[in-house]
Amino acid sequence: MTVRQELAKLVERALREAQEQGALPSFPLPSVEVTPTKPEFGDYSTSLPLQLARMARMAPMRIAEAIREHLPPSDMATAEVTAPGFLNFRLKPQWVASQIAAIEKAGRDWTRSQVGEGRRVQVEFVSANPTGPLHFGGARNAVLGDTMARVLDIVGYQVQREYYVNDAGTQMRKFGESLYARYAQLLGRDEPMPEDGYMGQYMVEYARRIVEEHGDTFLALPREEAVQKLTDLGLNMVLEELKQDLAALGVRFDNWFSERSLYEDGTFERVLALLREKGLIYEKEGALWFAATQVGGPKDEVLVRSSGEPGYFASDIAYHYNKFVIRGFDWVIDVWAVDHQGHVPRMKAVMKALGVDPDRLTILLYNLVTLKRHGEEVKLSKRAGDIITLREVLDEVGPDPIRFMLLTRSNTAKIDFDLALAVEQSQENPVYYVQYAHTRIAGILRKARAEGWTVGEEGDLSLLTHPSEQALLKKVLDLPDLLITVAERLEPHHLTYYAQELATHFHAFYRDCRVIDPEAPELTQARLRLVAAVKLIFAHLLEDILGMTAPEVM
RNA sequence: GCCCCCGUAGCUCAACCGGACAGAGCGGCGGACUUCUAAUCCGCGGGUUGCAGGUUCGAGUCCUGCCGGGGGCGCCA
Repeated sequence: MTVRQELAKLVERALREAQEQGALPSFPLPSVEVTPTKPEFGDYSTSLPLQLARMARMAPMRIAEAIREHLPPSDMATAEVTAPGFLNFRLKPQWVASQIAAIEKAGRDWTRSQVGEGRRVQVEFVSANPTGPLHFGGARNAVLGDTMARVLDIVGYQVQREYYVNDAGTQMRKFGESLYARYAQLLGRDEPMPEDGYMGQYMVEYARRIVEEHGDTFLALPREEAVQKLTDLGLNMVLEELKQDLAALGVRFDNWFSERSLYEDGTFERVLALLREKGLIYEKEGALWFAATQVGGPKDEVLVRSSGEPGYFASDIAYHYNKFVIRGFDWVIDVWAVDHQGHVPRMKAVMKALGVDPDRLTILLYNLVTLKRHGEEVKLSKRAGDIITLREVLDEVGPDPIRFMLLTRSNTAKIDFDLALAVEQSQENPVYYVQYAHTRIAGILRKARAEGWTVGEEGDLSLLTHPSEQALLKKVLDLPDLLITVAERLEPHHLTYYAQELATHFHAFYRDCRVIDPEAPELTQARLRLVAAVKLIFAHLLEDILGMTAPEVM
């Protein structure tokens, strides 16, 4: 159980006890929120007495006192009451130090909690059209979704990461036509690119590879058939690239879900029939419409165009039917860029139409990224159809700064990503600041082992009473709770702020407390346990949570 | 026109979903390395939280209205 959970439980018990003994009037027990506070007030605090004043019809200070007096004895924390009615907790130094043993025992599982209760959640993210390399803008989506999946797993959800492959529809058709044109052109035939085709140089590269592997065999086929074959070949190449690029960013998926499969396995028809049964489908001007307004949507939507082609929205309905009804996820998180916000109310309407509680679907919206270099915006050359790809930025700055920088802003904030700054090894770049803390610990442990110290169980943790030692440990102790907050609010940016704060506390400890001191062997042993535990936390935070590297040497 | 997001220190942003005196980093100035790595640390300044009301014990946070910026309102995705 986390620190905040433990303290909240103590307060709840005290409330119940105080009520039973008549020190407080009876009222329904509220949910207790305990949050970190400033050092001058202690370590954790709750304003519950202030909130209860009205309902209990008592002065907040008296309520606070009543709670404090009925707190069960605890070796974890002491409590005190301050005006105008806060209940503050101060962790006991011995308890704080003793938690090192818990970290040693649990290892990287130490941060795990059970708030997810094993519920099955799907995080669907990136899902960019598989028509070419991933644009750098997609990196934010990838990092957000991936980090949230990591956090949700840690707090006790059963997580599935999914990429929705838009391998049906008009964009795919254009992709195939474009590829066919490039392929034919390479073989000397004067084939025009389709209107609004994919003009990027990479299309020529795909075509070249197909020529290398298959020669001109597709030119002999009927055009339609050739386009279909090239579409499939091209799609596979794109997916292969996407997987590699995302893997280089530290992002992996459990499932790549094919849009086309929704049509091939009859899901689409089934959902259409279902909506028809409910009277939510009608025909107008040759198109098939979804009566979204009948289920709370802002306006009706076209499902099947008058051309007979289903739109993306039709697929999305079938897709979400598959997620909730067929696969039965308890909770689904779709990660979308903010320019898709207009789609949110539509999807909520879809949920109602399908008879699924709309709260089971969360749309995580995030703001856009603009790429800069030395403060100047990097212009994309639209004419050539070339874009700044994730791969290019990966090659230039590496995955660590990308991941960290894209998590330093709240989801609603825009991000200026400066290529020059990302690799700059300066104070302005927090990536190295955090990694350096890990490296410093590695250095200490290297030196200690070289000098014959053992890093293990024999250190006496009760010696760790220095304010800098305590402050560092207390910061560590907040991580499990922070992960819960991040999961509840889907706000992973708190993690990078935390990482910086943890590094700051370590650097302060480093300044104040020398670890290896032959004059004080017992203290040295204790501090070696401390820094080894903190190193584990840094590695866990950097590698398992933020998906970065934790270097031994810098 | 309607809907959504944002407006906080010179700059970039936080503020744990209504709590205590609004915090970091960067930039500016001045200091600290014969030490377990100075990619670090210490000190100094800096604010009418866009404006005006409202809700209450208490508002950067919630409500209303304005101002300013971005996004969305398609048989595109």
